[in-house]
Amino acid sequence: MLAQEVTLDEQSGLPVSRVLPAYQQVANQLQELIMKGTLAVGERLPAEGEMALQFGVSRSTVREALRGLSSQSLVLTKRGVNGGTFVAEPSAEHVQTYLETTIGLLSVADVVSVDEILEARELIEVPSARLAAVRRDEDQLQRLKATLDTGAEVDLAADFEGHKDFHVAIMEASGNRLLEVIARPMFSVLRTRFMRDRASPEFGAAVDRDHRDICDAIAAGDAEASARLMLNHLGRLRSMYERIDRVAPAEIDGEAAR
Amino acid sequence: MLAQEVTLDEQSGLPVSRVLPAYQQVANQLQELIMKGTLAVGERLPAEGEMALQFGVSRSTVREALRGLSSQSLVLTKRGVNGGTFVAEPSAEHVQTYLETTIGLLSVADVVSVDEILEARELIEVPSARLAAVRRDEDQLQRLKATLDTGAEVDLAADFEGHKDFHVAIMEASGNRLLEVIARPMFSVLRTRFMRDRASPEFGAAVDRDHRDICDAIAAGDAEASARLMLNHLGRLRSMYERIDRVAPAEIDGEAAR
DNA sequence: GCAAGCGTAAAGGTCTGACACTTGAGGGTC
DNA sequence: GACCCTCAAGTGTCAGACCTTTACGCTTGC
Repeated sequence: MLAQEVTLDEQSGLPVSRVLPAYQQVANQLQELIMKGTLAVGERLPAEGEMALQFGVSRSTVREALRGLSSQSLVLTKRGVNGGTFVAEPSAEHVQTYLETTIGLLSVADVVSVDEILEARELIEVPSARLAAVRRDEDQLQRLKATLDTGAEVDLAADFEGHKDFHVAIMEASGNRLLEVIARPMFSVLRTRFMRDRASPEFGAAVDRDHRDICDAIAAGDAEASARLMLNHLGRLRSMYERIDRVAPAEIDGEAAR
Repeated sequence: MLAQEVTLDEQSGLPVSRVLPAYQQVANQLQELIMKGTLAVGERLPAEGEMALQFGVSRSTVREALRGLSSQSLVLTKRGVNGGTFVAEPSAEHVQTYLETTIGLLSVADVVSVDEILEARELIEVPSARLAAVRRDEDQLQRLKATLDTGAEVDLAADFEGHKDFHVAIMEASGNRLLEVIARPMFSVLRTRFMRDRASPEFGAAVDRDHRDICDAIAAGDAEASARLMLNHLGRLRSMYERIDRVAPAEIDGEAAR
């Protein structure tokens, strides 16, 4: 009976198959319940067998629906006694993980160019530095300083990691978690895409100097200087990424970004 | 045999169950193949039964894995002859849809406050307006103007939709698709959260005036004026959202955002 | 009385094998 | 040559069984 329900695709008049699979319908219904708040965060859904009865489908169908929801981090499942399926608590990490893989794919597929990522990063990080200068508390400042302490080591990969930490620390200090959620995956994508890290030693030194300057400005609470220095810093990074991208156009290269 | 593979959780020493379910392992392996590009976009995976053999698990297990991947828009399945599972082409829409639901959840769960969304919006939209003024082509300008043509009508919901279109058109004209992907879901969340739309008629008129002014500045190619006007405009919106939020604290209210 | 150990049952995880439904392709008919 | 029909590959769905995990509670022993 459930299989008869149809949901026509209203956007396109194209003959897209009109019958949604049962597992999809179940997933949709559950998702709606969760989004509407009918099912509260942390609440336990009925057991799989029970839901199968309620929806009038088999347990396998329910399970397929749940797999979809859980891979979107809408629910999580636990085994054992008192196990079951629970409405997951929304968390920034989930979103970040997802964005990381997705922006990565978009970038590899050339749906967005490296240039666009860098530009977006500038847009977000410059004002973040400004905010951080004003809002950072002592704790955050300490954590920011800690990311600079990697003075003499020259391990390329670890170096990149350290740089990422610096930028993440600033986003944290900006006091806007949404910005962090958005910007963080962008670092990761850039890192993955430029893992080779052909940067010269002098370049690394320049980056370190930039970081120190920015940190000082933030410590001093100088919003404008922080923003200005961050802008310069990102400009430097940008030219490096562009050079690398030109030298080693990796997989894709066909049509250059508009 | 597959069930014996273990993946210990390296981040936390906490006793998180160390055996990943088979469907999870299968999903992980497939995901990796896709991300690495071993499986090209559009390529067809083996039939479910075949994969079951290859992985040494049952077909149901493979299906559960596929459901997870498909709900992340990594693959899509078609039925019938020549049906099967295909590596999905990454698309901005998928990301937007996902972000919309997730940011919505984060907002409802108070992981990010409305204030943070508004602030992030400011950060992204103000520079976007600046970019749009410089980069927009004639086509984009026409589409932007078209969103203004809704002069006399006063349908509240449709009104909001029109406002959204205006802002989306600007993001498009900014020439940075990543910004669009990020900002668009934020509108949607705000819209959903303030569906009631208690805005007074005068307020709507002021918004319309703002939009026209911004549009003019973009048409004139005046980057700084565009940015300035957008900043003012968002400030106006912000104060409205804040007023609404204060008057009708809806579901949540407990601990105010830090 | 309390701590350690064991059993148990609820719930998810996995398997098997069967059948239904969808849909393009190829062949047959007019 | 256009239309229809059949077929087969592959996904969708089901039923029912058994395995595995794990917290709770009972028993046992000190």
